[in-house]
Amino acid sequence: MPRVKKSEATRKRLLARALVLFQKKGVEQTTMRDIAKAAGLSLGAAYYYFPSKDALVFSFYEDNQRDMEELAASATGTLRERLGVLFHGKLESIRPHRKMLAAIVQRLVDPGDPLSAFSQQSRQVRERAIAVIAATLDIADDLRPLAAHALWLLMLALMLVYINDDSPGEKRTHGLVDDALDMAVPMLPLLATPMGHALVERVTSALARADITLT
Amino acid sequence: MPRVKKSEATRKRLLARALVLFQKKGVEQTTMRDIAKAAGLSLGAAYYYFPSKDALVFSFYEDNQRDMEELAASATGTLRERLGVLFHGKLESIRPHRKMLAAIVQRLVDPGDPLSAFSQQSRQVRERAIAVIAATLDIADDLRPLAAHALWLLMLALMLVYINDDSPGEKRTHGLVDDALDMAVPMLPLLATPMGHALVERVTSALARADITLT
DNA sequence: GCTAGTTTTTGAACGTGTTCAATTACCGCG
DNA sequence: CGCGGTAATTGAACACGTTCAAAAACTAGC
Repeated sequence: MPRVKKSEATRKRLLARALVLFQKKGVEQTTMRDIAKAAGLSLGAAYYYFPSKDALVFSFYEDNQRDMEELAASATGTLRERLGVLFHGKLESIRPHRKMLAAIVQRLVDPGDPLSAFSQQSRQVRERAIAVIAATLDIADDLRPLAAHALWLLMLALMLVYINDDSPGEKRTHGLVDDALDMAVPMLPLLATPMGHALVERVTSALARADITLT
Repeated sequence: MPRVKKSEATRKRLLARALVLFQKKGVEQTTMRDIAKAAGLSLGAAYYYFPSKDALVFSFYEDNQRDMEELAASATGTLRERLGVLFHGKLESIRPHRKMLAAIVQRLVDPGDPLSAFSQQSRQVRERAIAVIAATLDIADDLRPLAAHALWLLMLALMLVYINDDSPGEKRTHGLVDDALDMAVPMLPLLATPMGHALVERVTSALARADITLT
């Protein structure tokens, strides 16, 4: 087996074992030593493949984001229906790994140092998540960035609620998804009114003055 | 010196030394060993007074929250002016300790385990911060919880922006404070219209169905 | 002043994330 | 097939947050 393939297989095995342990014991209670052992590697080898424990957690989320992109691409129906598919699907996809969400959300909102590779990676995944939402929105181009960012923040908030949702089938959070989308989606056409445009322009320029650009 | 006074003085000295070091080196680069040494104590003694490094960080924020309560009590003028005093004052008060903000914000949004003392402490501080904003708002009782929570989320977002603001006098973030309040405050009276009341009722009941109560 | 009880202090030790020099294994080329 | 170069692997060691048993210090009551 050529090296590239073997190393890729090893990396995948490591991640897979980590996910099983994170699911079983939680991220904090799972040690890198546990993970290396479960993958049949030494501790140092685990660090050869992933620079940190946090990188393992985040790698899962990057993969999950890819799944969301496919899900969004295949969703059909009204905007409300497509957003519903996306939001509910996101929660379902993450369900077995809810214990990792706290760590993930914290990473996503971490202001970090803008120059660090660490932060740039987070930003990249964040931007891709926002791009998926933006691609789902069929509204005017100038309105889309702000609306997509707002919906992404809603998604984050919902994930935070999901973490501690112990209702059967997490129906509380899923119900909140529906309620929130039922409120948010009818507001989107209001953004296309002159007043809506003015509001968006005002928010966007305030952010721009603070050097914050929504792409 | 009676014990209570001496131990209180020791605790204060420890916190003061920690804050100096956090300011100089950042929270992560500052070790508990550094802090203990700077306070003239052993490492174990430092842990006698504060249960964790994080607790030191958070203790500062609790004290800062108390200062905000006094500031809010003394603010006068229009609602916009009072909120401005509160928001700008918050940023100014935290300015020398911006390096600590990332850790603080993460703690404030951490979903944690609802049963843990750790989470309950965070929630308490969060609720006090929200209560200060609520006390500043002169609007109908049924509208106040939601508006206060929204403004508190705005404050959090502004703190995240503040962390990486390298403009002179952090004028970018302060400018954003003014822009944001200039947009938000005129919306508050709109909440008192029948349509506003209906919206607030709808949001509040959606949250209630998800077991989230805004107090 | 002595004693018992409590608080404060200490420093060795532990567990965990991480690092890194050395070794082993692998691959491609001549 | 042998060799050089590179990738993968190892395990000891380090730093840091945290813990805890033992010792020291202090206070109040007799």
